[in-house]
Amino acid sequence: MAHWLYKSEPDVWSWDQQVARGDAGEHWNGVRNYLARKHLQAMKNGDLGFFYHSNQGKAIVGIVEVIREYYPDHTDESGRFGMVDLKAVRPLKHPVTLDEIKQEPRLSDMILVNNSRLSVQPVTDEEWQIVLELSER
DNA sequence: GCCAACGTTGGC
DNA sequence: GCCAACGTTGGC
Repeated sequence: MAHWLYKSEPDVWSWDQQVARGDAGEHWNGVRNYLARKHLQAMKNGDLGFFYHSNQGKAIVGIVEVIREYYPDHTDESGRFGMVDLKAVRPLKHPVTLDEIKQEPRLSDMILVNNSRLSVQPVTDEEWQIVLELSER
């Protein structure tokens, strides 16, 4: 199973709002970047991902699951971009902050550290496990 | 609020 | 098809 990381400004869409949708989930729209689109297209139902708060918080706060695979984003007038549906699975016991990730040498290759502007990112199995470890401290 | 980094657009 | 200009993102 592949792992992902989704960035959201909590002002626009927060973890609490995602949780409030329950098992019905919510579509992850608004992606207008081809690399991010490529990742969305690669997602499979059941794939898990981290939910990251950018700007405010700057931390991974929860885990989400893909519940609907790539389909057109009707808010995109150009018709070029699509989206997936995500539901909240569980919050992390402790949020893992960007600072903590930067201080962990084993996470120095995370895209979050090296290309902070990409809004949908793949996460390796190893990175996934390390972040989970950090969240259990 | 600033600004560096980066992706996209559009003129040539 | 190149590349300058521009807009956006997101950390600080």
